[in-house]
Amino acid sequence: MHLYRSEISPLFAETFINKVGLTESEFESFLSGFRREFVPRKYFLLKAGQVCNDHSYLNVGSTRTYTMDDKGGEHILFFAFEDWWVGDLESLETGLPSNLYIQAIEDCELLCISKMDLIKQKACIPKIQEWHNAKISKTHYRTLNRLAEVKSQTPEERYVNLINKHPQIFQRIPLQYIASYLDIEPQSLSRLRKRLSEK
Amino acid sequence: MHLYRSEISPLFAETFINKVGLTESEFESFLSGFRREFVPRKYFLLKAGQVCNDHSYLNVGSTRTYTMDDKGGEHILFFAFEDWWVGDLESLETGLPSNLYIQAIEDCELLCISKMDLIKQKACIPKIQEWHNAKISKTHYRTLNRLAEVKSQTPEERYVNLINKHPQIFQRIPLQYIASYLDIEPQSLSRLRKRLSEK
DNA sequence: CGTCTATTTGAATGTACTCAAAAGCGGTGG
DNA sequence: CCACCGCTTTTGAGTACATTCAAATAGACG
Repeated sequence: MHLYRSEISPLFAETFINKVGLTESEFESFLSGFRREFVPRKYFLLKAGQVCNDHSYLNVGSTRTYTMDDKGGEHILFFAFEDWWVGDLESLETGLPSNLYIQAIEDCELLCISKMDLIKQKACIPKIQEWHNAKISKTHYRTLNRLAEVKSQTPEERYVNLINKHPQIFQRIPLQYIASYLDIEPQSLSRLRKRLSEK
Repeated sequence: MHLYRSEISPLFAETFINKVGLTESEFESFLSGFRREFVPRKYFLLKAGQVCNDHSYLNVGSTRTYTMDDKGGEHILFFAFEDWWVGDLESLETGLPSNLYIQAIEDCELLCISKMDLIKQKACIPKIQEWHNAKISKTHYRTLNRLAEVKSQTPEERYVNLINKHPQIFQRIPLQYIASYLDIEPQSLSRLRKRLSEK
């Protein structure tokens, strides 16, 4: 059950030692709270109705987090890639069932820490507590920014922004998912791309 | 400059003493960090480009927080009423200029604490630190929920939800602002209301 | 090569938008 | 108290844009 350094992304150690400022022994203790999990493409890390029990570091792979409307339509809120954290923070904190689906787009390798272990680590290592709070803040700012974008930009503007900010996404994420993220139908995205490429 | 108990909303004291669990002396200390401010209707608490220096408790009144697009269109992200906190947490934390406008809809009376004083209070009183972290979390959950709503619901569904959840809003907020909050034009909201009332 | 899925294209539809004007409402001053 | 002014809300007409339904093409994988 113990994780070796070779099994984790170099960025993981780098972040917690250099940025968060953990000592070697604190880092070892923190790491001991994690277990490794593999989730194949198309499988779910979380489904609406379930309680989220883990906070997970995405070591390898990509995921999409989405909600489902009454008619079964899926609406992608965000993607995640290597070195992102995935999970439903609200469900994790409150213990209430999630409204979110989190699905692996590519095969995923995760480092998971349970709610209980995370609480323990936060209690023992104040820097982890600070790190977690800072993470929630930043996540919040990103979400607020996304809300502002969805409200104030046209589909074309959202598309151009995405391609400018994250061109790599198009190498890994099917267009239908990108369409959902941009809040348009796949057909509309296809036409939009055609229009732009003709210029 | 000192605030008297009679000058603050009973809920303010109630929250910090009963819910946050401050002692009387901690509460007195916390309160001493605040100053009172009045912002008349239509005036701004914050404009895009400015750095947010205060976290403010809305004692009396209502505000709207919005972004502006390239063409000058306003997009309301949320309203605030009595006993809500207003400000741009991101700008407050990072010290970077805000992208948000916060405007008084009704005459407002605020209890403001500066960034510096808030930091001091958080450092002196751990419960304030906890309270502030919990506040950011909850704000985040609300924002995420709103993002999901904007993406997955029709204008009609959003309107019906709003009227069910916050019917009082319609007593205090002009319809044009509610339209912006729902992400539709005022004319469309008017037609939507007519359609629904004919059933 | 064949099957399954993703993407593109086409045609018709619908819904919210824009522009424009009228009606309603509130406040002010004569 | 009423007349006027400014602002909000409603109504009307026409338009634009993304959507829907349907089908064709392209790509991926066994």
